[in-house]
Amino acid sequence: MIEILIADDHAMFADGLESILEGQEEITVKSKCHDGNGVIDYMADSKVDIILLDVNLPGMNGIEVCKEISTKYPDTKVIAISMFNEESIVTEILNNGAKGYILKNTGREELILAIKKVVAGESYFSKEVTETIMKSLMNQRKNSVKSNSILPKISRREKEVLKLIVEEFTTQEIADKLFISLKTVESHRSSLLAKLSARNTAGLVRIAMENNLI
Amino acid sequence: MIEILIADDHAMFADGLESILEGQEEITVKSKCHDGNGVIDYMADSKVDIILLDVNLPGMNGIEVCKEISTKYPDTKVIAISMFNEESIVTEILNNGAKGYILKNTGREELILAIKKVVAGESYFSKEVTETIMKSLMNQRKNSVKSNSILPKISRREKEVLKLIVEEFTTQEIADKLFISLKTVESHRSSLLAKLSARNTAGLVRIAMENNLI
DNA sequence: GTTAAAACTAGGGTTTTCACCCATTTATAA
DNA sequence: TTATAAATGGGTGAAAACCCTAGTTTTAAC
Repeated sequence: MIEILIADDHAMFADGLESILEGQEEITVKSKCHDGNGVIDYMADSKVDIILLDVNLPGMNGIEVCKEISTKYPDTKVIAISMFNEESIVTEILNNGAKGYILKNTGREELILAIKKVVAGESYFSKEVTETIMKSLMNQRKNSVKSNSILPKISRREKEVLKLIVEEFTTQEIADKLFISLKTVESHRSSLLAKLSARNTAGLVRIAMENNLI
Repeated sequence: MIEILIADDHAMFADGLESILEGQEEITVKSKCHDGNGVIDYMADSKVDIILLDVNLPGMNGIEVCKEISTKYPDTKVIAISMFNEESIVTEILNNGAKGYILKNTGREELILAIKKVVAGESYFSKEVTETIMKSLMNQRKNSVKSNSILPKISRREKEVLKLIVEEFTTQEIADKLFISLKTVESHRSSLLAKLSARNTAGLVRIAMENNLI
């Protein structure tokens, strides 16, 4: 039996969800909350398998609720529900532990499918949401490929040094690891600074990670 | 008119693609290649709008070809074609500039849709490929959420300082920007080192970027 | 097969960061 | 109310990073 908590401040919508789910014999709606704190309070006493969580909740918003639930109760999975298919919101709540994201115009069958998938340990997104994520993913790649192309070649030794710098080793430690002089490592650092047009270690690490040349 | 180059070492498959596409009056198959170098040579003389590129090509493999084409001829879009729906391959070729990825069991209509989408500047992926990407995306998030949870709270001022450190400003410059003393900034740096358990600036930047707290 | 460019090596001198030590004032939470 | 954390600032000294120069070796190009 899949136990569910519904969190939505629009009573009518929450009731609608409940009546849809009551038709399913393997699903029970344990309770309904109308704000973020209600969810936190409910979880302090009882547990459920799935929380259907409206992103725009009064008081404590959905993203904060999701973060707290995901860290405190990792066995409870959150499916975010929203009117909006905005990339920033989707990304934000997924980064905070939501296992699914469906839009409010989602049909009965899709909702039940989403719940079953998430219970099975998978994730589920509405078709439109998937498109949004993929679009933003491709934009990221476009940018990273662009910046990649202007990067000059980093030599084998320089790459070794860079890797160790990112791993927080000091110049002396790197010298010992590579069996070369402190001064040689400093030399490689200088070349790296010039090639990557960085001003200091911070820049080296940032550029190394942005272009993952580690 | 959309001009296409087909690159696949299985002649029969390449011919099949060609005959499918010949039925479309807005599409012309300009040529077919059977290895990676053939693609590079062809592009040196003529240009096309789309390359349907098999990932597993003899000689120069599809990923290298894709990288070279995407950087040299950004107007030519690459759609990767493969038998396999493996996350590592998909990620690799997308990172090297492919605009689409379809499986070899893709039907006629879907192939044509993919071509039209990519020509229009969008990207296209088979349903199965999309699922694979989303799955790996969620695994990444799962890991990053895990590591996030052990991070202590960074205060507002510390976050400001951290952001400027990542942007390659020196302590003195940060002090000037925030209208506070050099010593205060050093104080914040120390707190950051302790809280994020980093040894030096490199660690601060790495952790800041890994957990994107910028 | 010479030549030029890049890579790898390293020393001297300067600037920045870091590690301790400390203190005051102001929010925030228990 | 009483700690606890945040934000501010100071001094000293060591360690690390950075800048400039320069020799040898390897690689690439002509």
